Amino acid sequence: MELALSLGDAPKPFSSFLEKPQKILGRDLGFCMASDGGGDHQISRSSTASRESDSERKGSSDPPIVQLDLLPFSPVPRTHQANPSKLSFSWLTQNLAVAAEPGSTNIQGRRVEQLDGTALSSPNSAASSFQMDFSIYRSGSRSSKRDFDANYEAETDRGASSRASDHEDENGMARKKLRLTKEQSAFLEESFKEHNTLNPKQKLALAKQLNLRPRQVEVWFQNRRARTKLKQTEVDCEYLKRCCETLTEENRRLQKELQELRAFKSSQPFYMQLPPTTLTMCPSCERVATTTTTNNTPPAAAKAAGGTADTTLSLAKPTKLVAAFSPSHVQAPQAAS
DNA sequence: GGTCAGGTGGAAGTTACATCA
DNA sequence: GTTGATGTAACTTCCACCTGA
Repeated sequence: MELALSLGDAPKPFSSFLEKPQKILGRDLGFCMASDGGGDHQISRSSTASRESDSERKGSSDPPIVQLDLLPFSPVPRTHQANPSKLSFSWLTQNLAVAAEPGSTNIQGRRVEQLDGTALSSPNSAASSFQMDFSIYRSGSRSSKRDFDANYEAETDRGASSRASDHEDENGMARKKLRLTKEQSAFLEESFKEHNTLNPKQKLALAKQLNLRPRQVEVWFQNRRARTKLKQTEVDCEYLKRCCETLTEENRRLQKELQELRAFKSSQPFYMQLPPTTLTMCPSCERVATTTTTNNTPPAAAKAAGGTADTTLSLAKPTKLVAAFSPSHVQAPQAAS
């Protein structure tokens, strides 16, 4: 898979970025992930019924702060090439009739070709059709759920296409890792694009269509979500790093500016006997305001000394610190004299 | 209504395997 | 042929939530 990262053109303020937990699982994500408000737990901690509503909620989201585009390297199935924007999901649209059409290019059609050995897309294609018997291998607290999958195995007629791993040991306990075909992966990707979580019905339909076990589909979605989150974390990390660098540079510049001001003050002892001045940032207009205890007039004094406070300050910070000495924040020179 | 046990799905972390340089 | 890195399928554990008794 090839990754292409793209950052949003107009990112939200840094503060809002930090305030909101990153929601990485959006309805329109999958290939294009966006982070905005909401939290993972709000998504994950819900029942099956509410999960469906979650996926609907995800539809309405704010513009992304940081956007990660995951471009699938896998070739798109032929139907997708013909009409890339239109994919037919039987579990979404109930258009299984199209899927079963002879010569059709849906996943199952491709699978049949693969089983015939005429259109293997990769050396792993055969391995991907392995159907392992996990009835012994699997054990644990999820027995009922796994029984469900096992029952599904029994119900679906895959005897012909299922075969045990060539590398299984005598006990059949080896964990044979199969690789999904490009078509299967692409189809799962498209499904993930639609819904990054699956309800049982969707899982079953998808498994049936891809000729996989529901457990495999479930695992694939789990891993896909994990990969999505990991990539998004990397993007977030990069973004925060750049923010940190920017703030560090800003801090360095302000420190330098402060030193210059102090030097200027000490070089003008007569005119610059200023009372303690506090620079405060107005949170609404982002302008710096001064609070002085007396009515001294530093700008006028500075001008009289041959320079202007405005020009001096604007060398370093033209917008904010100049405002601190702008006429709206200090008294007129005449008033002082 | 409150409690508890069982079931379920997801996240996080890990393991194991396949592939490739 | 061997080896280390990498990607990823599959697993384990834990947690939160839901449901029925």
